[in-house]
Amino acid sequence: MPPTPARTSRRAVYDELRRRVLSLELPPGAALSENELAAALGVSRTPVRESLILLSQEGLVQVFAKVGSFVSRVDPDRVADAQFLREAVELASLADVPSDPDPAAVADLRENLALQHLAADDVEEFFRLDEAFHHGLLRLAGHENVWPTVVAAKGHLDRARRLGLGETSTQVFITQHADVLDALLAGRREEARTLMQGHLRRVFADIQRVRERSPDLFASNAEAVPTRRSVAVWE
Amino acid sequence: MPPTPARTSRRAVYDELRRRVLSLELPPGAALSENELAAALGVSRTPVRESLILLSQEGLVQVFAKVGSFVSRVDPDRVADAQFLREAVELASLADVPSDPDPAAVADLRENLALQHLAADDVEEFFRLDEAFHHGLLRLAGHENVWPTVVAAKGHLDRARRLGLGETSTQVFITQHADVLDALLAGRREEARTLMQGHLRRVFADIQRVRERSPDLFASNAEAVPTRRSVAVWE
DNA sequence: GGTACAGCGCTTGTATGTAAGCCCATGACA
DNA sequence: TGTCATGGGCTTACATACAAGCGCTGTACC
Repeated sequence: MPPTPARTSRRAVYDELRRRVLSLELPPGAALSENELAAALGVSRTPVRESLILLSQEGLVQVFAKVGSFVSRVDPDRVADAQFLREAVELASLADVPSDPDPAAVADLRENLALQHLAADDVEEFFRLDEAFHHGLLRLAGHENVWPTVVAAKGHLDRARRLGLGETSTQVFITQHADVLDALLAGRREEARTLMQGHLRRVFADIQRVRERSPDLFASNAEAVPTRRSVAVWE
Repeated sequence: MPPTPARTSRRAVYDELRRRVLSLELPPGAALSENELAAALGVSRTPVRESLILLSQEGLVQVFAKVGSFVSRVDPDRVADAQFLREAVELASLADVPSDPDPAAVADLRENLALQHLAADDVEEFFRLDEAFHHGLLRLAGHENVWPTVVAAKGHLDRARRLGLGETSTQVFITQHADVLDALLAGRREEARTLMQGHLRRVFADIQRVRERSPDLFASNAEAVPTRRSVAVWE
């Protein structure tokens, strides 16, 4: 008997819109319209509008009164901020992992690693597993509930990562994941910390290269000029 | 010419509600009603409802479909999560402070410290200065934009702090602030880190004592039982 | 051809109406 | 006295109507 898990219409719209933005299915700069989205999703403007407001608070969309709503361009500053935040949190969490971590949580991580090998070529699935792996590491230290905050802050980082998917083979990341886990479970705290920092920064470095190739998707500075009808996506 | 600074009605309602929740003017457990709030604030239900949705995403209020909306009780787990998050971020930021920090930012911090002495007895003002001080420290490392994320996550922590205002003299905190800044500007990084950690944990320790005195304001576990009409506040 | 201006279409913001459901009080009944 | 059914009043979720304003586009004029 959960309190309010009600599968409300707003929740469905929010989840779907967020997924499409993060997957770049709705590309940075794309114009959104409450009316169009409502019609396409078969709901009224209300749940669509409320979802857009939530996404705008996360920084994933920008709403301009009486002008329009747009998917945010990837902001390099926000990417860097998210990188700093996640690195601070994940490294600090490693220090709080007990010497005898929860066996179930460890088993989940090992299984996740195995699945990563299988999904090495499926980018979408690999990203999902990658997220779960990092979340699982926080769980080892009992900090799993901090993950949602990190997730909410790193939307720009995630989009940049997807853009840079071809830069580094997923095999490299999988090996780094395994190395971090091994060092951690062997009690080599300092090594685990160093490995994790290297892993996170490698991801970050890829983004710089991507930016040179696809400058249109990035917002160079605070010039938030809305471009009407740049792209018509969705269905 | 800012893009969308439009002083919209929703923004005003959101700011006001958030302020009242964090200041405990709207105490944990208080019942909120879209209709009542709308009438009291002289607006329609729409901006009120949208504000409540935003606050619920921050965890400051809980909305139960077709039952009611309530100010969240202070959740000790969330307080601990926020403590971990802010400690991770603020300590990591200290490591990124350059050897020659921006003089203007340093001057702001020194002035802030002076004001803290003057406002030692004005709890509300001291809290404001305390927030600005910690925000300013992040600015020294160029991580000032991470502060909003920390702020959004530490609502429960802030309410708990206000409850524990009498536990420790503000003088103690002011001295700790000054010590951290002195060590940092003198280049004693490790000492600054240790002092900051001690400062943040002292604040946290106070909360435990408060909880024993005012258990009603805390949610012991996940029992999210809505209590109708517990308090009628707001003029 | 070039330029200024007016109007129209689209946008979001706000207000209001409708629907569905939970909680509690009231009253019948054993 | 205790217990169970039922209805009314309240809630939020969603749908719709109205208001206000930006920006493009066509047109008149030079």
